[in-house]
Amino acid sequence: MRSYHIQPHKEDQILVGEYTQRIMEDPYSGMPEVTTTKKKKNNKNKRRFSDEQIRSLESMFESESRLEPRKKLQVAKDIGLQPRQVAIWFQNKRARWKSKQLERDYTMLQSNYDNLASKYESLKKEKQALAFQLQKLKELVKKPKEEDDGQCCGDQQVITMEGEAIKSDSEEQHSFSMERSEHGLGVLSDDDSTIMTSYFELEQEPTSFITMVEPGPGGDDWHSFETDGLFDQSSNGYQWWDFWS
DNA sequence: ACGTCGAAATCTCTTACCTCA
DNA sequence: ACTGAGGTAAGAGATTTCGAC
Repeated sequence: MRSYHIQPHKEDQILVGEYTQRIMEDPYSGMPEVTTTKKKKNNKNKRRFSDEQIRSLESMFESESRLEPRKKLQVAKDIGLQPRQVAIWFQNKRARWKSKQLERDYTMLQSNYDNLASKYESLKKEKQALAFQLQKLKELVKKPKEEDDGQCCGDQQVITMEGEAIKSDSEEQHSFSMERSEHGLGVLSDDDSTIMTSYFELEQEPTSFITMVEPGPGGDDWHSFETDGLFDQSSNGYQWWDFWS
């Protein structure tokens, strides 16, 4: 925010352009409230509020994003503005805050997405490496079998160096599909894009994130949402890739 | 209990003004 | 001096909320 300011003349704050005044009774205090409506569109006397006024308004907004009528009157009186000006300031402030919040949330979602996409890519590479490894092992298993063909007693298993039994071809396919890599990743089908889509579910439910609201200034829930913790599943020990298992 | 109406509050979009680079 | 961009106070209309009947 640029720091510039013109200290308004007192008259400017009282007579901002040409106003018609409507006097109404405040429902809480019973005090008359002056509501001003502009007659003219060309307002030559528009002035920014003073730093002190802005400070007061900002600190009020910190504690509550909406002012009840009685408080609005008090604040207006305290800082020397019309109640309507205070109301409008809060209105504009809520709009600005919401817009900034949307920007923040977008940035956060973007970075979460990038992060997941990069993990996805590395897992994809790992999967390819494992598939390659599997192929090699199959070949190794196949060769001795061919050599032993007819010599052995129709053995269905081959013993590895670690003493583990590798099952015959007929069972092999199924067996490997149930194995997990060191990261707990099950061997996937070739259609990774389907998995990616179903995990993010962005196409199906684009608005589902938006419903995750969190209170804003003053504890209200009128505004947007926060995405903190959206992907933070460490608290329950759940790993995001467990989705695939 | 339910629907309707009106007033007030709020939201959203827009305009006009001001300042700065 | 002029200009365009960006911030902001305020206008205007739409929508929501709430109390009275």
